[in-house]
Amino acid sequence: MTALHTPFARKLGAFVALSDAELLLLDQLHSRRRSFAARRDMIYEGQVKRSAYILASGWVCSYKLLPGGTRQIVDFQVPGDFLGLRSVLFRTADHNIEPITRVQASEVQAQDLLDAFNTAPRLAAAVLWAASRDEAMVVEHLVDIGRRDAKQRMAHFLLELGARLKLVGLATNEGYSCPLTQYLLADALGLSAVHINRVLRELREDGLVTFQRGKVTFEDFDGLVSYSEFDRHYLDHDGPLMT
Amino acid sequence: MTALHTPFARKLGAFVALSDAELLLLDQLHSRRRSFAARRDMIYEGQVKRSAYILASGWVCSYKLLPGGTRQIVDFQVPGDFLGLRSVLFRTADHNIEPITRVQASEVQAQDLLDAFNTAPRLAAAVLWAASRDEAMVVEHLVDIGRRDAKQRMAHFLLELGARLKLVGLATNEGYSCPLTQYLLADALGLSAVHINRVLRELREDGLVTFQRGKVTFEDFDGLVSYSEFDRHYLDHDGPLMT
DNA sequence: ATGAAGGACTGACGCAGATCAGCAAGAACG
DNA sequence: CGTTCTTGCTGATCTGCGTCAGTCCTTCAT
Repeated sequence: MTALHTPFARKLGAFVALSDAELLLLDQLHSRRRSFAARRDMIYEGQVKRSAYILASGWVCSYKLLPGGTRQIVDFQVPGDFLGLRSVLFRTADHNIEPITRVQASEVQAQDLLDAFNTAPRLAAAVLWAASRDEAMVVEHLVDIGRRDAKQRMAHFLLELGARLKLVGLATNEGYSCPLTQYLLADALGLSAVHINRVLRELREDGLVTFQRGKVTFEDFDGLVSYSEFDRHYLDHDGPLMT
Repeated sequence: MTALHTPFARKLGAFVALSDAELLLLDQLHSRRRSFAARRDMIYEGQVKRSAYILASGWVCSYKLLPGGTRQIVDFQVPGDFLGLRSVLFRTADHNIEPITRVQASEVQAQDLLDAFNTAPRLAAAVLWAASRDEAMVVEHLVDIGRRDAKQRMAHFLLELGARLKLVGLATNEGYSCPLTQYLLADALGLSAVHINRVLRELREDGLVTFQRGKVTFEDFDGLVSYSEFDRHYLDHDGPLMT
């Protein structure tokens, strides 16, 4: 029995039951450790260098800028997440990636990844699974912004984040700690920071969730799930598909 | 010199320069031809059968339904597009796919695809490229809905569709024919059908585009591009990366 | 200790877009 | 041949959320 060292291994383990040899390979991917300061882009639109990262600690966001100066955050990444998979496989980084906190990440070069896939094909399946989950999340954000009002959207978002963090052991049904500011939430949810504030207050007054001083606390988890119509299906991988 | 028989081959050809042998393989993927009536789901959420399709003719849309009965259309697919790639690789169809017109499509089974990839690895790269472009489009839709107002959003959408259709020879800078109703546009752009109508009228009155009786006509292409801040970069594959 | 800067928070006001409630014209169907 | 459905189109009214213009509190730097 091998311990699951990294959040990444822990996450993939939810999809494939990993052997000791596979876990060892995963560890080896973590050799090129890098550290990044908050607010300094790790990857920017149009970048040539094709590198990807596995997040070990800290939070980052990927976003696109518009000519008007506004931006849309596409997603946040939390420990265990893979960044820039597309930009390794393909030529162009079409969005920016910025650390929100100080970040520890392992740089992964295309060749390392391909080598690992060759020795352990099941890892390839697991990584593709992770990529596919990421895409499903983007789709769900589209639905969020297109068809849910601000309050439901906020509720849905906080639950999704909770589910993702729980997978890597950083959340429980009680809550989690969360470094996102109201401005970041605004850019992600397609709202203004002012409105984010009001919506958070309403959710708090309804006794559903509290998000204060960097802590998200679920006051009434089930109530929140039903209020936001959260259906974890699009995230869920109810147990390993491959054992 | 081989003619590019299908829209699919034509599209992939924009990314890799295909050899005769590869073209032949592509043709073989088109053996299981199927036909679908409009408005009858081809793939539905939770479906077990894992099949994908290559669209030969007609239009389809992929969407998610919400408990309230509203829906969000995630994207439209046009001839040459691949449907349900994710649902072949993974276990679960997490969205519905519905034909908008009568549709001709080739069913592709996971095994066919893998076999083709084995004999012609460059095809794998091309298909992954197509998948990656689809994801980039979803991201751009997110930006659209999150940060552009209705009029810009509509303009941007019509231009994107034009660019995609041009790639398979179904559009020019003059315009294209388009079977989408105002209700479909509403579900895709996160607006009400009433507002779609008004926005289309405004764009017409501004002398930018006309969308009437199934025809999109660009009255002032460049004006529209600059008005919508359309930057084709996220779609663009400025010539084959692999020759 | 004293600014300076970032983040949370609030009230007043305005507007983009939703909703409601229709009409008209063509297509589809008995 | 009328009937029903679908799609396009319109005006009137309502509302969710943005914008503006702040205050207060907490770091952090000097």
